[in-house]
Amino acid sequence: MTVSKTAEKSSEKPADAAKARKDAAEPQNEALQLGELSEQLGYVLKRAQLKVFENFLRCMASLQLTPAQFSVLLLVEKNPGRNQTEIASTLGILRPNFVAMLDNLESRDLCTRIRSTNDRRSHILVLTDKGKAVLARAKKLVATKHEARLNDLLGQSNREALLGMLSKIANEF
Amino acid sequence: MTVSKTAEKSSEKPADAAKARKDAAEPQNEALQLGELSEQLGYVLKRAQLKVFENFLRCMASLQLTPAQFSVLLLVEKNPGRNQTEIASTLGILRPNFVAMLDNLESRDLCTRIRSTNDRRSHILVLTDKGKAVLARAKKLVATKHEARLNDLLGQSNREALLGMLSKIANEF
DNA sequence: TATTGTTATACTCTATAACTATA
DNA sequence: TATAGTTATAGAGTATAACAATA
Repeated sequence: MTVSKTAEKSSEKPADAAKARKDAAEPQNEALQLGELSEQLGYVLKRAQLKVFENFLRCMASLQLTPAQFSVLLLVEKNPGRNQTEIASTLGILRPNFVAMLDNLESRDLCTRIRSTNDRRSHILVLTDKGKAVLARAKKLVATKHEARLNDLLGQSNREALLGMLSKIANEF
Repeated sequence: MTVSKTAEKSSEKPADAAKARKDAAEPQNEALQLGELSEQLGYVLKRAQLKVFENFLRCMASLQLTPAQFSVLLLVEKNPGRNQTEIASTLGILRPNFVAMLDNLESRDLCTRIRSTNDRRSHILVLTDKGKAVLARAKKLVATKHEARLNDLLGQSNREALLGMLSKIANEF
């Protein structure tokens, strides 16, 4: 994404003579027509998702948590004692890709792998005390900065309707 | 994403004695609790977006067009005579990454780069006749297979409401 | 000097095969 | 043999710096 750069140079001085001449010669200039693109659900969905993740990262900057890491912590807290395969597959993360993610969370002392006594192949996941504390702070940041902003933008009932429709797409499409 | 694999083995035979014993010893099994995750807009948004793109690709399999390629063709058709920088930045594609994309579309004879006579640095983009024909077929497939499915799932008015809210997020968040 | 298209490059995500240790 | 965690690896997608041609 071209996040910045589109800084809207509204300084309306004609820049230089060459540009002015060109503008006169070619009246078709400035903003492009999105046309049917703005009606394509996939397109709008992707742009909205990028914006939401961007804002999430900004809100979480002090805790250095990505959306994916936050989702892992949430799921482990809610389901303590599950193994890597269960947590990963629930989140749509492939097991091989989950290894480095857990290495990261474990190195920051947010989460621990414990060898299961029942089945010594599997690693049970639990949050550390620090992990629980960080997650609690993360939840507060998300609620007060991130989700609150969405409520301001859409309104409470619209936000819930949006969530319902997206869930329906995620689960039934 | 673990697209397949979660094939829901509902064959309720106890498999083997070892597993039965384990199940008895550990009653906490089966599906995980998503908990607050299902209320996180970012999480649901991402899952929905992946589903929609997946379906788009299936619907477009016969034309071999990705969502990104489709968006380029749509935008070039609607804005003929614009250069690479303008098309790319409107779509949030960085100029360097747009080069290979255009190489692909041009090699399939869907789109052409034309050196501008005004400014010989820039390449004007236009659809070829084949490009226009393919795009027309693509639009039909999207309308009849892809967007129609969404209408079935959500209903016409909900689908429009969804689009409106996502646009608002994409543009104002 | 600034801009367009381009190359090279790197970093993240995602995906598959294969290894090890356990079962 | 099958499964859990892991390694290695490859492919997309995305990001930045720098170059040649042109303005």
